[in-house]
Amino acid sequence: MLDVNVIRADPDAIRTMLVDRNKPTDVLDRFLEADAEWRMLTQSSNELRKVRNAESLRIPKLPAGAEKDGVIASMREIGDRIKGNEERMSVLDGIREDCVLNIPNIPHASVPVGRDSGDNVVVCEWGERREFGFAPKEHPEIAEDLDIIDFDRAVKVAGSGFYCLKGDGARLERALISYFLDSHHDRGYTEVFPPVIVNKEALIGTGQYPNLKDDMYHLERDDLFLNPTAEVPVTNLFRDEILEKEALPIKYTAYLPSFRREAGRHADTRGIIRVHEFNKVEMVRFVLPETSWAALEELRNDAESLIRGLGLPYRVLLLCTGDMSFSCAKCYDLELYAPGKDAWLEASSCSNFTDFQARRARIKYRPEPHMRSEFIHTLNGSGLALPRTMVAVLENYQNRDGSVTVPEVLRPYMKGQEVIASRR
RNA sequence: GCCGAGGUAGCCAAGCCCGGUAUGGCGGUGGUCUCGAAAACCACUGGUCCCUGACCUCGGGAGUUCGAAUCUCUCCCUCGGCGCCA
Repeated sequence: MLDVNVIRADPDAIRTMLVDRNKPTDVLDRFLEADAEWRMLTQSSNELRKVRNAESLRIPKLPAGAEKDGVIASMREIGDRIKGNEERMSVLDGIREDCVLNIPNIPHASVPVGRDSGDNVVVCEWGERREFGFAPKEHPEIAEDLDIIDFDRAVKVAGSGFYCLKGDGARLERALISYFLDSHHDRGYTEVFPPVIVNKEALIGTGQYPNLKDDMYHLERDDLFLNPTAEVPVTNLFRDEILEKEALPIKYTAYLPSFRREAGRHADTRGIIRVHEFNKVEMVRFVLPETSWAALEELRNDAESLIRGLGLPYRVLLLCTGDMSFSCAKCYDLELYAPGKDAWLEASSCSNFTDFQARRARIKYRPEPHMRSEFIHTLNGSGLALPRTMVAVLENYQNRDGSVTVPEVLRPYMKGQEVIASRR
């Protein structure tokens, strides 16, 4: 959520931003119109209230009689006018609220202007693509041959778009999660394990609601949602709090399943690249405003170090204005190379949300004791998303005989196992 | 799910029965005093705005009233007890 004062001060800048983001601008016009009328009515109501407050103090002092009755009658009329104002204002307020919740964050100056993912900028590429000496298989075949992912039976349990890890597949998943969490721990992150289910307030806080509401699982009876990313429960741990300045920065990491309906998506459904439920380890930072840009680079480095540790080739994209998600001011995507599919797979997004989420979730700090509180800045990054990391590991580490070598860094988590081989 | 107690400013409380427009303490900041500090004392310490001032704010919403933290209804949340339960 943007500061309404920023919108009022320079509506043209907001309009340009919406155009850069490839978004309609009518939301801005509706806001400005409703806001102008709202402000007019606010002033009018304030003046009426001023009269009422003054007269209400006089009333008990007046002797019973015609004058008192007259004042009471005119106060009754003023009360009606205030009520009339307020009815209109609550309509306008609803419009204002709706608009402001639907205006995305302002991109940082360093973000390239572009229309869609085709305009993202490759910042760097790391690692050597391996020479196989045979035709590398795609992950569904590898997994099928090793019997480490069961797609068909998972469909019985939950339907298409779900999968069941099995045997060394399940153990590899657990090893990856542990490796990620331990790495973050060593870099000063505190591990948390928040609720998987979140309420609407939390989703508004981080910006998934309302604009992504159709892509989330909704538990209607309790009006709760399955979290689409751990960013939601972790960031909202501090909703409605004023944090001690000394406590910042706060660095949290969490392993948590994430859920996405992926409504209307049908392409590319094979395998585990796009599924309804997936595991992810997330990093979330709560920082002082002046440190957030440096923190974004650190966060990205934290995520990259995991990939390097696994020895997977990857590249870093700087997302353009048209491809960035709603809440972020700047975002890097980390993409792993999958040789079987010969494709880049997004395994991490690292974003600085500046004060956008903090304003929605009301997370503040006090710059000086008893000075007025200010919004902090929030950031988050995946470190990393499990299924796509799994795909990259399987495809990059596959061997001619169909087995998969376990990356060295994961072996301590798999009781020293070096190879995943078929047990059939 | 049932019963009970609660939700007041950064924190803790009072005010509620009996309606008159936010009371105290803690913490904090500044000042007086001091070589300096402590103590003591004084002032300030929720938000918004078109800032000499005004308005708003007592969990949210609605109602009654000239006027609601206070009365009524409703919803939410927290804590405790009981029930159920992996």
